Amino acid sequence: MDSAAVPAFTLMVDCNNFYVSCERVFDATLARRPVVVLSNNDGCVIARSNEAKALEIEIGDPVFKRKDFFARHGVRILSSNYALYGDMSARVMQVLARFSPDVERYSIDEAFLLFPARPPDELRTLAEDIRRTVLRWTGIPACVGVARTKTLAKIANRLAKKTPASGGVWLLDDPADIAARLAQVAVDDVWGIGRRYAAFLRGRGIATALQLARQPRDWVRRHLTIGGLHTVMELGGEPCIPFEENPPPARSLLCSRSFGERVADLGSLEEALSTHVQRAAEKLRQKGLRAGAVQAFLETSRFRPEEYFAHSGCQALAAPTAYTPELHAAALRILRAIYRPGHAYQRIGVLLLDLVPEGARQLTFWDLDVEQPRHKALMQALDKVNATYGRGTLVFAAAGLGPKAWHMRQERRSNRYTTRWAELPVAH
DNA sequence: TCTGGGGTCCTAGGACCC
DNA sequence: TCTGGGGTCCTAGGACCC
Repeated sequence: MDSAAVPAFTLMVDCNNFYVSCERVFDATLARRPVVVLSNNDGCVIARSNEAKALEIEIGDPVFKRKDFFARHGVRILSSNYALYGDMSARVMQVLARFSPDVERYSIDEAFLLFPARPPDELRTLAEDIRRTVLRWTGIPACVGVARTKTLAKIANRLAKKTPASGGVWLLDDPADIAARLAQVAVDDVWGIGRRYAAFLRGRGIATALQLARQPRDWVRRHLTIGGLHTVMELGGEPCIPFEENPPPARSLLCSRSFGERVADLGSLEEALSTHVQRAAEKLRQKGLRAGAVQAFLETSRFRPEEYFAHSGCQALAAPTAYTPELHAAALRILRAIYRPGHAYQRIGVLLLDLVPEGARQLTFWDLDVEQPRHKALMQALDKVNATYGRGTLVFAAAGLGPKAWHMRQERRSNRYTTRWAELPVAH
């Protein structure tokens, strides 16, 4: 990107308390009270309403430690409902696409929009318009940060969120003003600076975004690698993190879950892994990809470091495939090789690697492993049934039938309001 | 008793080759 | 007395993001 020749502004749109906001759109009783959304397995808090934040409930707080506290303060507790959040996300993105042809969907609740340079007043008006329209059309509140680089736009967004008087919009443009603001932003809150780097920087007396922006570049490059250098340059107003309108195809795909209860026996592990492989294969086909390699892994709880045990194995496939039985066979072979009895496992999963687009398949020398039309037809039929009647209508018997101890807990999930058709219970 | 899941990128170091 | 140097590929691990 040649930023000198084409001055441009990045608008960073970030939905407020996204998961909670989605739930509130469909349940008015959640308004104006503390609400938290839990992780898979109902394990810990992953989203909070402002009222919950005011109670100093933190992301990652384990539910079992705060149960009494939640009850005392009338906190509404919800299991996560990704079908709903994914659908609401798509609606928000559709609204954004009306404002600019250049939209980068950065995460489920965030997007960058690119605009040619224009006067500050106009930018502010535009940002306010976007915010208002998203709220009106989807019911989701959002904040908009505007600046010349993604990293500064992220900071502007944060300022908008933290400053009620901002009206949800913040523009960072004037250099002196930027410096003054960066001096008030903790280095931990800079996009690209995580826990480890923040601790490292603080140990060297670098505590604010402004101090970081003023470090010598070779020093930053040496200690924070190339990514850290880009962050520092962007804090200085030089765009160097590219705008990615069309994200490159996925390189890997992972499906894993923690168990509802600890699992020790190979049979249950096989069932769980089998379930994950089926989901992974389905996602793979949805994206029009094939996997060239399979990795399986299992681990005990990280919260018991003394007993922690983790193991994984990888296997290359003869040819890239999206055929569930083949992926399944590979994953189970790996599991049997890495399984060790005598551990209380907490989590298992499968990672599909070396993904290639469906069309880009190479013939193998023997021409034996080339996908057979029958396989493809079978997978299409399988996906169609599951899409129509709900995931899990057709499953491979290896995944086990009926409720299992290892299934994750999800006791407080809201209805899948927007995608309910696919989730209706099926009479078997 | 009870603590998420799904990604990307970068680097160092070893293997291997010429 | 004396043991090159450089390139590439792969992997594991560590950092980051949401």
